[in-house]
Amino acid sequence: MIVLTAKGAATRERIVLGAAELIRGRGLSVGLDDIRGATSTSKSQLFHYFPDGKADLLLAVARHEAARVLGDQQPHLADLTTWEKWLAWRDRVIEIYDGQRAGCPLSALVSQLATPGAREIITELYEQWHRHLVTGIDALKANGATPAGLDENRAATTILTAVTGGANLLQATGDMTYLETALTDALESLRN
Amino acid sequence: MIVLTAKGAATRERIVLGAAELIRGRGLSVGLDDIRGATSTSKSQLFHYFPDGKADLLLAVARHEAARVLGDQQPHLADLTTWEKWLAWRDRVIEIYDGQRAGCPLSALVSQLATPGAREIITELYEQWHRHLVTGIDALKANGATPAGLDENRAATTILTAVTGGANLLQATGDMTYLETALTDALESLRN
DNA sequence: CCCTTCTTGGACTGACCGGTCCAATCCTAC
DNA sequence: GTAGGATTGGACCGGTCAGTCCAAGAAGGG
Repeated sequence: MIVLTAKGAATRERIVLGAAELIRGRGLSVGLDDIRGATSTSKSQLFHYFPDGKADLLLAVARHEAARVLGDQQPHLADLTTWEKWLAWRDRVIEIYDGQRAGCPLSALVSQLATPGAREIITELYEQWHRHLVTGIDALKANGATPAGLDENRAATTILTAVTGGANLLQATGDMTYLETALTDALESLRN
Repeated sequence: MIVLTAKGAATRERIVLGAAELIRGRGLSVGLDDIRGATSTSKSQLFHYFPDGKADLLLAVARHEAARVLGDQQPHLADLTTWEKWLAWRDRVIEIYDGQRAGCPLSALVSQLATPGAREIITELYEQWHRHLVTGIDALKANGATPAGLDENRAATTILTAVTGGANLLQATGDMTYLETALTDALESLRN
């Protein structure tokens, strides 16, 4: 990595943020010139801060967007200690995906980036997400109101799958029902 | 649509099959020249049988692949009349996705085709799939062994979401656990 | 004040790729 | 067998786009 001054770091960040927003809106089909235009930079800057070119830049965008996915769910995701808070989180998740019907920006990035680096970012995202859910289920368990013999790992996996599957189906069909129903049903297993 | 002789229809099908296989293996990044090479055709043939060019061809491939998705699940999907058959279907689904870790070819197509036509194919696929599941749940209901008050539409939605979410996570992370766990858990709601 | 390093501008290149075109060939109906 | 349409081959075009290059600003330490 090249040594960055404060100014350079700011430019780099401006590029990532601008590119992320552009990709969020138009998916693939964004070229370096689009990014250049949207961020008021020049070609040489793009390659100065991302020496490996577009793949490098997209990877940085993916990292940024992965952090956003979890960040958007806060503070709920970090505090799933009561059933009511689980419901609030569910509502927040539904709200997020309802708002960004265009689709999770990561899906476009992932399909475009077949590199191992991209997969690593995604895997890490899902593992963190899963860990948050497990932590929340454990908290619920400690509070006592969960069914006997509940496996927090299995339950977290099912819940996470419901979210991603629902988001997937929402993006493909434009229908929110899948996400709402599947997520609500998945949470039901925590209750009883 | 242009009038087709038997020969022409065969060529057209050869193109679709070849393109589908190519895309299944290499995702996006397949060009017309790749398809031309893989199917022993010429540029003019591609545009003869698909006058609107690549988009047209990809749409045909998407239709073909959508049919494949359901076809691969037969005969199980059309005969979900007992709990054992549901389990057999589940195993078949897991087997299918385990075998094609590269990912559902439709995901690549969908992200590349933002056209309304593509969305229609996908929506139709999921609606058919959902209908099959509802029919199966109704059969189970008729056989008596389902929990009281089971809503077959909700249950089918949850099951379908588990499958697509699991497939999604499998493709992104390479981990089968999500699909296995989420689908098994979703089916559990039919039982009791 | 100068020298070095970071930073920026933007013209240019070369490859790739979708799409066009025309001519050659095959097939079939009459 | 011949005319007309279907089918095929492949050269060619033009746009797009990632990536290169060089030279000209800031910035700041000595």
